[in-house]
Amino acid sequence: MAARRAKLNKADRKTMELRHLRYFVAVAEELHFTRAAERLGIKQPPLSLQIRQLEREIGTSLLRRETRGVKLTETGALLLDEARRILDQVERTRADVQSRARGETGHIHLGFAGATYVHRLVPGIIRAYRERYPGVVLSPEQSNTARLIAALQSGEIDVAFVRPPIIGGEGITLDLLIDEPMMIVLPAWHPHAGDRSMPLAALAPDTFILFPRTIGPGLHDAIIASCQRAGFSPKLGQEASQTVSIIYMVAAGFGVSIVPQSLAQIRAEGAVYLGIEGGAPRAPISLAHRRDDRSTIVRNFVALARRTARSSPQKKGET
Amino acid sequence: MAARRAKLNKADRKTMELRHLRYFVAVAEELHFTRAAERLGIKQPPLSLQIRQLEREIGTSLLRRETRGVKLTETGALLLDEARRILDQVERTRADVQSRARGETGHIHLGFAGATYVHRLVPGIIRAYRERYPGVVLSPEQSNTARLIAALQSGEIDVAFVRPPIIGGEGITLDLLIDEPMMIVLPAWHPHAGDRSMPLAALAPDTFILFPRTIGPGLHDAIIASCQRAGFSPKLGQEASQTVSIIYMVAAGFGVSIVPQSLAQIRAEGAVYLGIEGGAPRAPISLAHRRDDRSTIVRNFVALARRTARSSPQKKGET
DNA sequence: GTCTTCGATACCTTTGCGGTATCATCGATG
DNA sequence: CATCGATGATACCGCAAAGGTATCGAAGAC
Repeated sequence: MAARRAKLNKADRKTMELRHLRYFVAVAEELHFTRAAERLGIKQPPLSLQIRQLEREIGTSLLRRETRGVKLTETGALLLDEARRILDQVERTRADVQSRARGETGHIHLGFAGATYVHRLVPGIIRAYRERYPGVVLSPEQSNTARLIAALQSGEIDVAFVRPPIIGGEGITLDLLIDEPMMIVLPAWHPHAGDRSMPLAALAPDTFILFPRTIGPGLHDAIIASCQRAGFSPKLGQEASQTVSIIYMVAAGFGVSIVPQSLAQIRAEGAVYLGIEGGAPRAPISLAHRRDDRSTIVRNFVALARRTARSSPQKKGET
Repeated sequence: MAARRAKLNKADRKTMELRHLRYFVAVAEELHFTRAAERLGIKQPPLSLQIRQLEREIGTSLLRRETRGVKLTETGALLLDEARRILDQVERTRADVQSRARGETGHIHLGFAGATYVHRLVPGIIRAYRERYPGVVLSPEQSNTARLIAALQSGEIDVAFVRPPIIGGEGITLDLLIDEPMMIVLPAWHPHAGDRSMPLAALAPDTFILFPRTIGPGLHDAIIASCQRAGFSPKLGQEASQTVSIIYMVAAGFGVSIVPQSLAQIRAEGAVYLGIEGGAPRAPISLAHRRDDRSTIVRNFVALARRTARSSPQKKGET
């Protein structure tokens, strides 16, 4: 009820509002109430009233009314300065918040599993995003799928390019971006090195170089399963911690391997790539993000990644 | 008329006001509409309304309403920061302007004519003012009465301790602060040097050291007039540009002089001070300021100077 | 399930912003 | 010197919108 107000009615001066500052700046700039009122789209009497309210609220006169227009008092000049600063800051804040809301400003932490960043679509997505949202700072981080999913869940990162399937991905949404076939990598001295492709079964005698299953179960399992479908269990030799280093280990003669097709762009001397006849294992790349992440930045990133993946001509491997 | 508003009624969202920011900060801090409303002294529904207005105005949601209170969105957190900053700045501005209006902050340029600063009341006034208004920066300037009056009129300085009378003082108000008698200064070898006082007439044979009339017409004329009243025209010798240096020139034997009593505190070896029998010339000090100067700082300074002068026990010279 | 909490909705009251008409003041002008 | 014109102040009105009351509805808690 109005009792509270009524009780304080003497001391109860309205608090300062931006309106008062906007009006004051107009008057201080025009040095003329009527012109200032026009500029503000109001009439002179309410403007005079608002200015007097402001003066009462601050407790000092800000303008000296003279017959020909008005002049700023010393304190008025001080307030003019400060009022401009405040109004500027308000405008800047509005713009900042809006830009943030549109996802055009801010940070996003990206994760890349294994050598996902080697597939041309991945840097393509990054490039497209940077162009579209130049105000967003991207912080990349390289790791493996399992760790990235955990980092996603803990909020350390916001989106990640991972190799599905994932385990323990509660609250994580995956978007399949890429599903490339794998290829065989052979050392140059291998009997099949001159072929364009070969059946997996022909690798039964060879030693396989893979990364430990723990850091890349998706590809690992796909490879083992394919070999078994081809009728043999691969002989596992040296392990590699980085997908890319597998290529160089093959080139160095440690054995053979099977890698995502996109790795074939790494032309290491002494290593050759062959297509797989009769059903190559697939190497999918998915984009992962927290399902409940409302951040416009993240949503924009995911949307743009999907769009880019969909419109990008998938390099045809075999089925 | 209302046509303008009606025409734009769709795009016509109310501009942001400080109220919206104050309300938003309260909600963001409480994370609870009802509690925030209580804190603000309003009820919950109008608060919800104002917040929704703010969200519409900015074009993004700032709070996520959940069953148990609310949570800040990312943009909400950004706005909270900025809103606090803005509200702080508004408060600081209000305080600054008020302090300035009370004359507790700012600058004042002071002028001192000749050796007025030697009279103990003058530094006394400065000290009292500094104590009372520690936020005001004082810029002192030493010159002569005529130049100070001109500087006052041109706005270079705001108040000045001068030796009246002044000429061409349009728009200048003078407040008589001090009216001290003058004293004779003799070199120690002078026949009268041992006396406590002497009549002016006894100096008729001596050579007088004065400053040029142009830079201190007030004192100069008072001295000449007194001599003439005593029945002789002083023999003028060496001129001194600074009042204080007169003392040392007397001590060095260049002649005798007549100086304001306050100068007697300068105890130069070889110079002695004597009272003047039978009507000493007076050496007044006035405070000058622009009559139309509305600055509270200046008014405060003048008022404090007057008060200090009035309450200070005037050292009794002779009439 | 039922209860409680808390924001949203609906609707009413009151404040105060902005509009119109007019006055008062003061410098300019003939 | 009287008049005029420019400009801010005053008086008063209407309506938009801030704020209040009552109630609803959704979602945990028990």
